[in-house]
Amino acid sequence: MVQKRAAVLQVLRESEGHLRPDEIFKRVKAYYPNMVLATVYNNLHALTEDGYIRHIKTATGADFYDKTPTPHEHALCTDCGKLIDAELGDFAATLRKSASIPILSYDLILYTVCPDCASGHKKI
Amino acid sequence: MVQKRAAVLQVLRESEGHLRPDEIFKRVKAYYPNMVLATVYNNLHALTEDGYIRHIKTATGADFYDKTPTPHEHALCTDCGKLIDAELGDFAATLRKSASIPILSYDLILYTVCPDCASGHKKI
DNA sequence: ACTATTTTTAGAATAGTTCTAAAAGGAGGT
DNA sequence: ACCTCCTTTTAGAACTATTCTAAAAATAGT
Repeated sequence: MVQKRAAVLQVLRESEGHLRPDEIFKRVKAYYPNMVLATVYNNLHALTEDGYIRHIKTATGADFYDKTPTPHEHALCTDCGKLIDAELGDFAATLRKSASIPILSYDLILYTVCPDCASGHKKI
Repeated sequence: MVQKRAAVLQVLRESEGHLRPDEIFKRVKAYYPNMVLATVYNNLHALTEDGYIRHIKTATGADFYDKTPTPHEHALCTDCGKLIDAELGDFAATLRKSASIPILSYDLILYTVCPDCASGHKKI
C-alpha cells in the first residue's frame, strides 16, 4: 500500500468513525499539503473495493465513509449532521423475511437527534 | 391551482407511479412546449409541501416523485432503474421498536430485480 | 538502471438541483 | 376596464458532490 492511500485509511481509522470525503481531505492535507481531492476519492474507492472501509450513501448532500467495514445501520443527526451507528439487531434478516421481493441490498438512513445534541446542545 | 402545477400533478397521476423530475419535465413539455425544468422543480416542491405527492430520495442519481403521498417502502431495480413499491407490512413500527434511539423519519431503498426484468427481459 | 504499472495531480466535466432577478399571469377591489 | 398585489414562470447562472481525463510522478519487478 502506498503512502497516501495509507494516510487516508489512517485518518479515517483515527476518526470518530464516519467522515465525509471533504473532511478526510482536510485532515490528510495537514500531513500532505499537496494532496488533491481527487486522490482522496481514488483512495476511498480503492479502500472500499478492498474491503478496508465502507461507503455509506445518504441522499443528503455528501456521502460518508465508515472505518468499520462490516454492515450495520446508521442514523444521521438532523441537528449537527453527524452520522452515528444505530443498533437494530439483525435488521437485514428481518427485512428479507418481511419482503415479497428478493433484496439484493439496501440503503437505510434513520434521522434522529443524536445524544450530544439532545442533551448538552453546545450550539454556537 | 394554476395550469402548469396541475399539469405536473396530472402527468404524475397518469404515470406508473414514480417519476424522476426530468421525465416529468419531458412529459409536461409535450403539452406546454415553453415549459422549463425549474418550473417542474418549483411545482414538485409545492405539491410535496401541500401533501399531494411524495418526494423519494435515492442516493443514486436522481430522486423520484411518487403519486401516492402516503408513506410506504420502495425498491429500485438494479437492471432497469425503475422504482417500484415494496410491501413490507408495518415496517415503520417494527423499526421504531428495534431501535434504541428516537427515529424522526427514515429513508429506505431496497435494491432488487423487478418482476419485468426477472422474467421477460425485453432488453435492447 | 529500465520498463511497465500504479498513483497522483490539475483541472475540466458532469448531473441533479437550487438560486436569482426579471417578466408574465391572475385575483380582487374600485 | 384599470390598478395593485401576490404568485407563477422563465432564462440562465450557480452550486455541490463526484467523476473523468490526460499528463506527470512514483513505485515495483527484473
